[in-house]
Amino acid sequence: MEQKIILTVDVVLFTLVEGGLQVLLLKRTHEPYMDQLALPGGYIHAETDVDSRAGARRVLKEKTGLVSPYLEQLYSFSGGARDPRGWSVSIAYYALVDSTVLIEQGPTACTLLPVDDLPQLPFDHNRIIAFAVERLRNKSAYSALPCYLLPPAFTLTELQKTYEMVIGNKLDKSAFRRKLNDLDFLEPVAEVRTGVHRPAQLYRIRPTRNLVLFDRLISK
Amino acid sequence: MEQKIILTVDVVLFTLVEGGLQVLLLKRTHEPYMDQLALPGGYIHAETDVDSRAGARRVLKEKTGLVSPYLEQLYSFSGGARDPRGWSVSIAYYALVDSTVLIEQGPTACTLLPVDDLPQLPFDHNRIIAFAVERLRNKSAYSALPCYLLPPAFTLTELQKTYEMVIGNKLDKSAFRRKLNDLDFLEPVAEVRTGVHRPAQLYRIRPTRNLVLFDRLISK
DNA sequence: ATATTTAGTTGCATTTTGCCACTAAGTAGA
DNA sequence: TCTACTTAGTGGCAAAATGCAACTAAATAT
Repeated sequence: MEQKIILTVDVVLFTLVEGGLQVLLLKRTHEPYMDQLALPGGYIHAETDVDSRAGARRVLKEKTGLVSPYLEQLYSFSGGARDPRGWSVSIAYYALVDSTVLIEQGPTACTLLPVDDLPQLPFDHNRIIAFAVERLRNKSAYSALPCYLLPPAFTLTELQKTYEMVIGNKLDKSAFRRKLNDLDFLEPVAEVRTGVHRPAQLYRIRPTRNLVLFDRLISK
Repeated sequence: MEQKIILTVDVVLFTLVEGGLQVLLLKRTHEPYMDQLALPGGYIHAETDVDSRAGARRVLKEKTGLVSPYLEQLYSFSGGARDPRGWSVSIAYYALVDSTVLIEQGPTACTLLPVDDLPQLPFDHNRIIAFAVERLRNKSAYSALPCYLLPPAFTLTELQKTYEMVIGNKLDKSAFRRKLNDLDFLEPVAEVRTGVHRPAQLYRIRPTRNLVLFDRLISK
């Protein structure tokens, strides 16, 4: 007893600009909801996608040209009400990307909108985005996740500002640096960022497969 | 362009006995892998299940007779290699239940096996269980999750032992109680547990919708 | 009464954190 | 080149949180 169930993947791609956290939306090229802004998504290709993660990566690449340094399965949204075509499942992923890469290598016709001020979107995409924002905010408070919103090398002040924008409160510079030092997941690179004032040491994430997790939330 | 993709839900039901964390397995009643031990699972019923969570709840109820106080979506496992019938998706859930309820109300023909010593199981069920164990262990270290492995009212010593068995290290009694006191998510009930020695106050989780999360891991 | 066992609390040294002031290294302008 | 300014980065210390151990409390059994 099997049923005709629609299976798609959707990707919530985040980036950070001066105004705050943004999500990438594209004009839909097919029915339903043709021409409306929505999350990049598409059908699973059973012949070519080894699993849903590969499908999400492919969809992101095909629709935006981007390869994200961080792609994680978010949740599977399902039910008979979320898609007019019938009972459906969307395996949703979220991805983080540096805004300069997005602007340089991203699609020409994409829209970046602030996550806290979105229009009404098709399907349950508002719910998916809200879910992804919550996950990103929660996980950022106890992990190295915000690093992936920055270019490969960044200064500690840039990283602190990124944490502050994502988790939504100010952090103390000295406590922040002490924590980074204890956690020891960053290493200096042989460059500094020069500006009009004192140059700042650049750092990168130590090459490691997994996301670094903390043993407590960063709060102040 | 749609494909014939198999969609199922599987449920990893945990309980805690003296020997440690156990997972419930059932003899499969259908092909493939008929008569082999596997996770309780089944097809989504698009006509009756409002979403995959309802499907998981229904499958658990139908196959084991149990209603869990805690049911959470774990992950969606997918690909062409995990099921001999073809490209498939399993939306996996995990659930926690008190062992006395399981023994009294659970199915007559079920098997409880320790999570650290499982035989080879069909599909990718070993992987699903490993994933669920990891989630449970990680999340237990910063949440009230282990409470759901106990009956509705329990003593603080019982709760401490539960945390210790799940996260795998000894905790200090006074630090543990201080933390519970600060977090304030338990309330005493009007009963004590009497044994051969000093009676112990019974507590329950304060009625709240959501799982209580801590701001740091409990470690010692 | 006393020994024993488990429940539950209290005190204190140690560690971690939040806060603030300080030094360092650059630019710009007088 | 001296001074003011800005951002980078560090150091010191009071306050808070934690780990550890000893203590009291309430039951049973002999």
